[in-house]
Amino acid sequence: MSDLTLSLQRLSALFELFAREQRPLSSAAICAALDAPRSSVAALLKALAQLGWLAHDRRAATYLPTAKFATLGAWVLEGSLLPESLLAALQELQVATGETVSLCTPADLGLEVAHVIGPDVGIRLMIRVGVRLGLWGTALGTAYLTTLADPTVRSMYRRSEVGGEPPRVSIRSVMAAVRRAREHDGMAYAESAVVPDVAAVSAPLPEGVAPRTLIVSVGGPASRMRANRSFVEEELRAWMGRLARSPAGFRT
Amino acid sequence: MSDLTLSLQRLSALFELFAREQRPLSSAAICAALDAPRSSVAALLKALAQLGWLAHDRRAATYLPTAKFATLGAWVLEGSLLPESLLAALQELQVATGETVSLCTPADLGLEVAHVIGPDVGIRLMIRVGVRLGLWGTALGTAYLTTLADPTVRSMYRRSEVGGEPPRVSIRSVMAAVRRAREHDGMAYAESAVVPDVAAVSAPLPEGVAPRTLIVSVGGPASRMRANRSFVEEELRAWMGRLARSPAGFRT
DNA sequence: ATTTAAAATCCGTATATATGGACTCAAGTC
DNA sequence: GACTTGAGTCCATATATACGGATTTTAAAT
Repeated sequence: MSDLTLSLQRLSALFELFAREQRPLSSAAICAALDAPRSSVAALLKALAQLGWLAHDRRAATYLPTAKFATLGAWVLEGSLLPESLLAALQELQVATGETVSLCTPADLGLEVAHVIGPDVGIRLMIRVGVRLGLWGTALGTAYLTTLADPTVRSMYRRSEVGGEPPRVSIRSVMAAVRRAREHDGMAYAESAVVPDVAAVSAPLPEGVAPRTLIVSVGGPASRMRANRSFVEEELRAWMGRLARSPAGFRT
Repeated sequence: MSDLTLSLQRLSALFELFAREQRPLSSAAICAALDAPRSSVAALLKALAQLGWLAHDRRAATYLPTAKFATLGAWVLEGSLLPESLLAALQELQVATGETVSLCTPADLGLEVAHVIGPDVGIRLMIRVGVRLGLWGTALGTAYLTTLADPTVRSMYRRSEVGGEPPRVSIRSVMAAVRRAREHDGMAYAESAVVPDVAAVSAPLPEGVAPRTLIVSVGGPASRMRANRSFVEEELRAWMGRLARSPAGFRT
């Protein structure tokens, strides 16, 4: 939890600063925000400008991330990793359930939101692409864990205890939830695990649908989800059945 | 042209590798592609994973840029820097001219494409957001240079000669084109300067429309543009007039 | 459970980077 | 025209990183 190279930390802080400000920033403003010496920041900015990650406006003496930098990562969001057919299918699932449907992918000791589709109007769960969610006690997490071997799960739990945020639930209850989910096609249900008053049903996608492990999740207000739980679960189960049977597109 | 920090070069190479491959890559594959030692790459990957820029799939032992990384730069493309009103206006211009309309912003000794709108069908100029275009001899470049003082232009020309790609046109002809453009509201015309058989009319946007200098450009096949040149120029002139008069949105 | 590749980690050393301070340069003020 | 302010550069040196090789861990195959 510590040997982040110094320069990388600063680099990350720099781009997060820009993401917050969303406007051109002067060298001085950046120094102040990062609490770093002038000369070091100047060298970093110069190097980034040469790389083409930052544009330098000499007149205004400001810097701004370039479109080149933006496009460097943009493909991750474009669904080049998520086949069209899958996105269309997700849309169906959203309409069928009326709740927010999201797709997550493993990211270290957590899951990262890769795609979200929700109703345009009314009360719904909002969630941003890129957000990290916990593995332990969440519907998403449990669904993901069903795809792993028990010893692997235990070892990940141990790494969580040491590495980052300590799990809020015991390994016993995690394993119990995983076993329960395994008996229901990997489907897991949880309330208020990620956000208070939100409940979700999640399940891992059949392998081969996409080049990485994906967890689909249907989430909404806890009261509504509780009332509709069996309906949502049936819709999700049926949807996954269709997905597994379809000749479905995969990519590389 | 040289003191790019070593690690930054490697970082850039890494993300460009991912942008090319657009799929999860193993540590070994990355080592091979970057031609770098295992332990160094391992350290870099580990640090990036801790930062949350790369997701590490322990089972497959692969890495993939995260949505977090993607969103870090995505706002640049979202038009948070380009007011809605301007995007709508660009759309109008596209429809009026029937050609591809693009917006560029200065980036070091060049111009970077920030936004593109073009016809959906038929023969048209294609251009990708993020691409860098030259300043010297292009319609875009000439239009931008009209916004600068002559000595500034000369000094930039000298820096170009030394720094990067040597200009393909003389400073004399550049200055002549700039002077000509200044007499036409900054509008410049050029053929085959960026891409063979492509012609474009460009002009700088009135200040205050956006938080940075922007150059608008109407481009298409040289033959068609040549035939329609005065029509396109009139449309562009009228459009800019409307833009300058409109209460138009600016942001910070 | 045992085996076996591959990946990740560890370590001492060579090398590159970060830092603070002094200097140059340009733009704007009085 | 002298003065002020902020940005960018240059330099010597303390510090952090990159490297290659050996070791340990991991996960999958037997």
